[in-house]
Amino acid sequence: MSTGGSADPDDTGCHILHVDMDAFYASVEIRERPELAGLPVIVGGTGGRGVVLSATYEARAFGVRSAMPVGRAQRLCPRAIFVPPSRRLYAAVSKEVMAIFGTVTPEVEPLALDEAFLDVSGALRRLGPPAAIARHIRAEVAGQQGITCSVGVAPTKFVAKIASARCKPDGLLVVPRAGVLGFLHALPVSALWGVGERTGEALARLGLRTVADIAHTPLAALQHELGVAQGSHLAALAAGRDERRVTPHTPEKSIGAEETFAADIDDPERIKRELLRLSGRTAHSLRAGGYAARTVSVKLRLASFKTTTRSRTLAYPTDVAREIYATACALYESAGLDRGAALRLVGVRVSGLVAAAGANAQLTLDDRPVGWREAERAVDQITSRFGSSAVRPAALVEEPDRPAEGAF
DNA sequence: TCTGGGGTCCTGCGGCTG
DNA sequence: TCTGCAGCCGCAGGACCC
Repeated sequence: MSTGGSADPDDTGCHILHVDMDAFYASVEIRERPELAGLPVIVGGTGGRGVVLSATYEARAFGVRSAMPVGRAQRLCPRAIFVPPSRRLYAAVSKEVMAIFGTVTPEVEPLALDEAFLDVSGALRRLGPPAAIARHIRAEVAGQQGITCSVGVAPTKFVAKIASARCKPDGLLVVPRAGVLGFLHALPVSALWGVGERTGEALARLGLRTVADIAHTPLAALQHELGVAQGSHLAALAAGRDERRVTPHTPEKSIGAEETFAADIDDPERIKRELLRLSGRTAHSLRAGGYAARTVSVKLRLASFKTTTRSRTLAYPTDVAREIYATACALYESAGLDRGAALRLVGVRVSGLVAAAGANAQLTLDDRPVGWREAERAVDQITSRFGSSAVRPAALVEEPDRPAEGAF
């Protein structure tokens, strides 16, 4: 193992890099507002029901972590400065960072806005050994974007990912092929990809606390406790086996939108209005990606946090908000919720994606042969030019004499 | 402590079909 | 005609990731 400092580390067999931006959202905010540098900055937490999306290391020193409810973060770090997220800005910075990766190799697989796998096998002759490429990337990101990243270098994706996490922030860690098992086996089971709270509890029931414990457990025992797929998955990872390749273009499988209300809602008409809004966002994303979808799902989270999903597969793929909304409403009404049940979240998601160009979508709904797709495409063009508030369904216009529900 | 929003993958069950 | 079976698909829910 090596932190890849001044001396050249042993990077034998290491052609996978995992690059992970450090406290990405918070770092971007500080880049935009340098007066925040060195302060405990927390991104997220607006609207009363938020969680922490990103926190600077100054805030983390107080115990603040991602996904933590903001109320708790506030108590842990009363001096923290809360900043609302600017998702478009983060997406733009992410695009530029990914472009830097693209100058190194075309084999770039983004995992999220702030991290990606790179297979640098084809860049060794041009740019040098993997550790040197990692140093080059870190310098380019810092120089061009003014933010830092950490890089794990390893023979497999999984080990590279753990390595980048273990050298944060602003670090570089190389795990050579010969050092993989020694590196892995000392880690707690929670370090493995796919082990969260529930799986961690299941492993604890078997008395397994470290990756070495898993590696020394019979496969059958793991499969009995966790299921065939997950048991095999964890056994392979614990043995250092990970055959997954870096795949630059992974097609999306579902697209959706969801929203948690500032206060629980029990009025079915208001809930349907939210379904209309979310259907519009989902359809817009579908069209932007050139997709149509066959299956519509709704997600309903009660005030008690119990979550119910309902889905229906359509006869034809669609990218029309009106059709998605009609299906979402039908699913909501047939979900069997108690009358007046208060919801804290609703979501709309579509799956079974196909290319819109090839989709034999049906344009009509309720026997009206109107070109809804064309109408919605026209709205897309207007909103891309004048903003999302320029045009919206009549039912979403906040006016005292607003038309009846269902108007579009 | 009081839990966002975007996703992926897996499991189990029931219905349909050959 | 009936029954059993296997395979596939749709659906619901859960766990997990960033």
